[in-house]
Amino acid sequence: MCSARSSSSSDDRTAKARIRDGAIECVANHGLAETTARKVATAAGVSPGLVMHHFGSMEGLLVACDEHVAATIRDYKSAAVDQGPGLDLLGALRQSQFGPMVAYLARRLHDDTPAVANLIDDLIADAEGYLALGVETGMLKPSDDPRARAVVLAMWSLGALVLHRHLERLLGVDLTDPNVSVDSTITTYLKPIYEILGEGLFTEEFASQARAAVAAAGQDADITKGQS
Amino acid sequence: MCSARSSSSSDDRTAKARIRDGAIECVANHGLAETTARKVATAAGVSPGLVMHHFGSMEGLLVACDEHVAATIRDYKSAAVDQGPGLDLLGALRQSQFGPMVAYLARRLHDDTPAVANLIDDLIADAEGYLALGVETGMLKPSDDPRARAVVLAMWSLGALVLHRHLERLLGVDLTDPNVSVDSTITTYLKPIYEILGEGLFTEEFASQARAAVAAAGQDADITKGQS
DNA sequence: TAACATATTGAACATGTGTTCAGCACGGTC
DNA sequence: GACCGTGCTGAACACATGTTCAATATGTTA
Repeated sequence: MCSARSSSSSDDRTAKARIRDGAIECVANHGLAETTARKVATAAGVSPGLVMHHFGSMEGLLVACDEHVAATIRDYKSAAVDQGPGLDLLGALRQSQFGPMVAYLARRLHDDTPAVANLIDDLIADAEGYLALGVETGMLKPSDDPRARAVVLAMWSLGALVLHRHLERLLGVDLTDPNVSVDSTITTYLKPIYEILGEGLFTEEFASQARAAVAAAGQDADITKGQS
Repeated sequence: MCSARSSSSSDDRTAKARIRDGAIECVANHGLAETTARKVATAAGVSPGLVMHHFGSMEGLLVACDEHVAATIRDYKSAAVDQGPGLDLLGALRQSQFGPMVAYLARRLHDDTPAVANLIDDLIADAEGYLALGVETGMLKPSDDPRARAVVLAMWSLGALVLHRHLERLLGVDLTDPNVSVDSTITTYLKPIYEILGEGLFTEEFASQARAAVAAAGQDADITKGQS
C-alpha cells in the first residue's frame, strides 16, 4: 500500500486534498502503474468511492494532481521573483517545501499531458527572460536563437531530473531528495556543469569547425560530431 | 491493438523473435501500460499462451526486450568503431536501422532496470573514452573530473531523448524519428548545443565567479545561480 | 421539525489482466 | 510404428482494476 501520511495527529486538510496529496505521493514513490484508486483511497483514509465522487475518474485525479503541482510551483516562482533572477531552473524546484512534487514531476514529465506541458512552457518562458536579463547584465553570452537555447537548457535540466535514478547510481546525487541543496554531494554534479557552461567543451579551433559544419546545414549526418 | 508488422509477405523470424519485436514496437508506440500479453500476441500473430511459453512472464519479456535493444546498440557501436570516435552519443542512436528501439529506450530510460542501467554504463564508459581522446587530439578542453563530465553530457543527451515529445512540441524536432539525421530541422536543436558546447554560456567574469562559488562548496543554496 | 444538499460508505459489476494447463501438431529418433 | 520433446493453441482461472450505485451520515437551510 502507498505510504500514508506520517503523523497520527489530526489532519485538517479536506478529504479531497488528502486524496490529491496521497496520489501525488504515491506516483512520486511508486509510479503511475502502482497508483490505483484503492491504494490512494486507503492512503487518504477514505473509501474508493470517494475518489470517484471528487474527481470523476482516475484520469481526473491525475489532471488535478498535475494542476496542483503546477500551481504550487507557479506560486513559488511568482513569490520568489524579488530575490533576483533564478537562472537556476531546477534550483528553484530543489526546495524542500515541494516535498514529493519534484519526484512526481520526474514521473510525469515524459507524458505530454496538458497541465505539465503548460508548466514546462511557463518554465521555459521564465528561463528565456532570465537568460536575456543575464545577457543584458553581461553575465551570459548572447545567442543566435535565445529561445532555442532556453529550450535546450530546460530540456537538459528536466531530462536530468527524469533520469534521477541513473544520476544517483552514477554520481551519488539524488535530484529528487528535498534536502539535496544543503547536501554537498551535489557539487559532484554541479562542477562539470559549471565547467561546460563556463569554459565550454570544445576548443576554439574545433568550435569554429563545428560552427562551420552546422552552418552548412542540410545533410550533416557524417559531419556532426558534437554531443547531442 | 498494437500495430502489426508492415507487410503481408512471409516473415522468416521465429515466433519468439516476432513476439519480442512486437513488444518493443508496442512499448515504443503506446507505452508500457498498453503493452499487454494479448496485444503483443496478436501483433506477433500468435496466441497469448506462447508469450508465456517463451518468456515465462511479461517481466521476462521486457527483460528480453531490454537485452535485445542493448545488444543491438552494442553491436552497432563495436562495428562502427573504425569510422572514428563518435563523440555524438545519440548521433549513433539516430540511425534508421534501430527503428523503434530509440523510442523504446526513451520509454524505459527512467526505470532503473538492470539491462538498461548496464547499457547506460557502457555508453558512458564509451563517451568517457571518446572525450579523453578528444582532449588528447586537442579538440576538447580537459576537465577536472572527466568521468563526471561524461556522465553529465550523457544525462543531458538521454534526458532530451526521454523528453522528445516536449522537444517536438517546443522546437519541432523529433529525436525518435529514425530519419531525423537527414532532416535539416534538427539544426534548430543542434545549433544552440554547439553554441553552448563551443563558446559556453557564461561570460569570463561570471564564469570565474561561479567557479569560486562552487569551490567554496558546502551550503551554496543561495550562491548557485548556474543552470542545473 | 422538515427538507435538502453534500460528504461518505461499501458492496457490487463489468472488464481486462497475467498466468496456467490440458491438449494438439509436427518432426526427429529408436 | 512407438516414443518423445518442442512449438503452439485456446479455453479457463484467479485476481485487480476503474467505475457505479443505493444507502447512510452530516450539516445547512427553510
